[in-house]
Amino acid sequence: MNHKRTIRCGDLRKEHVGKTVTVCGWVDTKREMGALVFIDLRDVAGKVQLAFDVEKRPELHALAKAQHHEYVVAATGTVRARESRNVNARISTGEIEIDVTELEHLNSAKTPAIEVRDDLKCDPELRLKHRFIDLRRKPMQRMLQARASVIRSMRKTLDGEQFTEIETPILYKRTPEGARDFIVPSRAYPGQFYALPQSPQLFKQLCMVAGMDRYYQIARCFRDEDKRADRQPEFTQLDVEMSFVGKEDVIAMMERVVPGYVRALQQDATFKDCDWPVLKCGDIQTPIERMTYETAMRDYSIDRPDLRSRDLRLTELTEWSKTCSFNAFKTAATGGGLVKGLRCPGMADKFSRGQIGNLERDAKGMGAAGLASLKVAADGKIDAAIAKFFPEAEQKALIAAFKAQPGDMIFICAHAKEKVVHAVMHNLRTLVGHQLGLLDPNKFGLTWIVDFPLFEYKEEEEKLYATHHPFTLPADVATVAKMADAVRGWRSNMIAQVEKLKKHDPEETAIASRSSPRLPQVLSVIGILKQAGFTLEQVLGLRNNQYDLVLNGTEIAGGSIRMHRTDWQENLFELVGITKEEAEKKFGFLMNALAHGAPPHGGIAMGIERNLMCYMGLDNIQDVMAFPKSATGRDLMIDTPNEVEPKLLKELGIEIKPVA
RNA sequence: GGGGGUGUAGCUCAAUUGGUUAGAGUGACGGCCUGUCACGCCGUAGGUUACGGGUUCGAGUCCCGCCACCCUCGCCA
Repeated sequence: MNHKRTIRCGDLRKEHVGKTVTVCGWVDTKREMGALVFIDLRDVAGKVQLAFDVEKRPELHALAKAQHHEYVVAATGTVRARESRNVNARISTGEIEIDVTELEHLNSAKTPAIEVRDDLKCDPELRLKHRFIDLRRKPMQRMLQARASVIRSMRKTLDGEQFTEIETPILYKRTPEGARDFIVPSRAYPGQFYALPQSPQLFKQLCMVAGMDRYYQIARCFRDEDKRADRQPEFTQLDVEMSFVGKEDVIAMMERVVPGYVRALQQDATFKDCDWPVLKCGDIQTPIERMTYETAMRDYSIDRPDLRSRDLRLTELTEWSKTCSFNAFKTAATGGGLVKGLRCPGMADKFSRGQIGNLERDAKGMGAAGLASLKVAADGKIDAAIAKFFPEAEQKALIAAFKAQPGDMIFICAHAKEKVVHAVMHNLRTLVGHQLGLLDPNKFGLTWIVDFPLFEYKEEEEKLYATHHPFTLPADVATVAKMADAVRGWRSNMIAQVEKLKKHDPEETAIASRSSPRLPQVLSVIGILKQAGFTLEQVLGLRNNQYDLVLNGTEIAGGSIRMHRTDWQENLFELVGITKEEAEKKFGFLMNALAHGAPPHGGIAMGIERNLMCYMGLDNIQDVMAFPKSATGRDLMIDTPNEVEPKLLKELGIEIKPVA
């Protein structure tokens, strides 16, 4: 290359008129007019028009004619103002052009499979296959720059608050809980495997134990689950952990990070031509709103409500249903279930028979027996297929419960399983929100969700699970300790009884069976707690120190204060049924670390891609990553995963068999 | 793993009820053109209708299988 670039194509302006410049880039379009040739030369900053005149410089004119789409050239020439009738108002360099005096052909190019144009519409497969061409497009380049800008701002904020960026291992260890791990065979230890981390959770806690005080990392995470529009096998988190802090400190820290990168995007001149929602939303107001998990579930039936449709709140009818005349509602309510409804203001005529049919079908798909739909007629009476099941007084009560007006539409769902009702109502609320035009992509509804339940109860298994993860600090450590003690007490008592029996009747106890009348009955943790005087409500009423940040119905960050004492940690393991042996095997290194003077600590992790999607108004995660995989987890450009040489497999002691 | 959608020229799409030689736009290539800017005009090339079977006198179209991509449920913090 003989020419040294002096300025980027897209940076040229009127003020450069008269200057001699050298630009480099790709031939975007070429227009031949016989004696005149124009080339739009493109680089990362934009496009500029190169002009060639056969009468002035015939050889250059010929060389220009020989350039084609996506050829790479360097051009030196004088910047000149265009005559007013030739100004192109649609591009930022449209007031000038370069009168080229030297042109260097740097490389040729095959005709690309996809066009390099902003509004490209084509098969997504082609974009992934030819990603390096796709990334030449301005929207893609701006996206990559925005991503960099957001990360730069995150680093800037945290670097200014005495955080240390620390890298944690990619070759990690398989964890049976949670998502499926990607595993990596070890050559040095045939038959043994590393796993890629689902997140650096335990390592960042170890950093705190190590006394690093404040850690962050732009961390790659790996999860081998089926993909979705908002999911990829590898993705990036801003991972943060802090020592000697409580919930408020972590939240306050994030309330500096989030407005920081939103402002960074808004102030960056690179993005002034972009039409991302984030550029129009103004400053993020702090403190960010907070909502308890209970409120979110009560009003929105989801722990990540979309606040843009916050006026569409759900109404619970469970108590009322217990005594109502409609059996479907009554049995659900009295059977420990849930009855909830949604009032859609003024929408009585907005749903076609077919749409209501679709809603019912969706509801049934989620396990509901049906979805009741009621119109409030002009006379204030209920106009619905199920109206006949309700006497007039009950109809009035229903309308009062919803504060319904004539012309409103009401949907009600009842089911013995709360989960089903929540799923149906959340789905419905999203749909109605769309129909009412409330889900404006240019608006941002940001809220913290706090006071999550400590446990989730899976009835089928009679088992408790930690809601967030088992390292989250309970809000009420003392009660958890009492519960754990009860379980431990019961267990040691049982062991003692069995030992006693063994002495008398070794044969019978060898068959440790539930049915033996002489053996103590094996109880679930919940069973034990009930026996010890704790109610299920009490157990499920326990809260933790988790906090999620929710943006427009998407969880964009989540974290918690952790347990820093082994006894607290052991108590929790006890209640979620993780035995000492299991805990030792899976998290032994953490337990050991906690036992060596772990400071109180907590943190948060924020999904970079999900943030970008929300702020840029995109709905596919592939559009905010440089080199994403397909929805089936393949990289279509480099074509992986693929087979490896038999020799390598042999070295690893691996033999490939058909998957069962 | 289940369900749905898509697959025709390099790209975006069309092709009537199963019926002649599978068309158009765009891009590519060649020619003409002194102010274009998605330039315009003229011409040329370009097809294993994803792939494999089947039904039929005849299949882009119907049936079965299979592959890829996208969406979705399950799964997933």
